[in-house]
Amino acid sequence: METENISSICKALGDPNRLKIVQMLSGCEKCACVILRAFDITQPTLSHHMKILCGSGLVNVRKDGKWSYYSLNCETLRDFQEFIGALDCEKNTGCADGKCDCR
Amino acid sequence: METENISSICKALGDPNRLKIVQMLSGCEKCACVILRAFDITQPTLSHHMKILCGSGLVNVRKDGKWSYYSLNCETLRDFQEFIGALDCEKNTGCADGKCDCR
DNA sequence: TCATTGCATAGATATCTGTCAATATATTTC
DNA sequence: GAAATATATTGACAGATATCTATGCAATGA
Repeated sequence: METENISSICKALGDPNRLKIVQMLSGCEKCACVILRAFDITQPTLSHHMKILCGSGLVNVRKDGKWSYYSLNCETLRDFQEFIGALDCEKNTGCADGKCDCR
Repeated sequence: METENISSICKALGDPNRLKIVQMLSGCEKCACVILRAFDITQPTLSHHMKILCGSGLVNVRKDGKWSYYSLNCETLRDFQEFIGALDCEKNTGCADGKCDCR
């Protein structure tokens, strides 16, 4: 996955409300009306946040009648998890022969 | 780790330049001057980005003479990786007995 | 068909953010 | 001490963002 896409996902999760929404969607598809009740924001604001989350690719929407059901996108989430999981906090493993001349 | 902290890290990584900086620091401590050369931004702008990255807790700074060496903070990174890794894209595992009434 | 409901869009606005030039500070070197 | 170097801070500004109210639209139900 491109750096730009990862950055876009991070940006989406950079808003506390959106991060909490993603937490709500972890392991559970939910309709907008249920999500809305969990937050102290207006319905248009939620709609705005969901649009950004969907735009990042991290969230899917499924329309059923007048309801919109949101869930996490497996492929995007896995790519994102892989990217974050690959980050290494060691200070010189990224350098050949343990000699870190990349400073 | 608190949701606010995770959100703060995501916000920091939401800027493409900052995400690339973190990628550069993965497995390798680097001084600001080296990072600067890799980007098409001015020195004050880099300083600003590094301050935000450090503020999120994801990046450490070590001063040595007139140089500043940056690296990823192991504890924060692990907490962040754990949080992201725990996200689940299944649609009803978060509900008791497989009955997802949380919609 | 008409009212209700769930959600999206449009427009407005206050705040936040990324960037730069100018400047300051601290360290090293001559 | 003066010059050079590495980094931080300040102030300004254009553009982005989160939020709201008002409104639109499609689906449902009486």
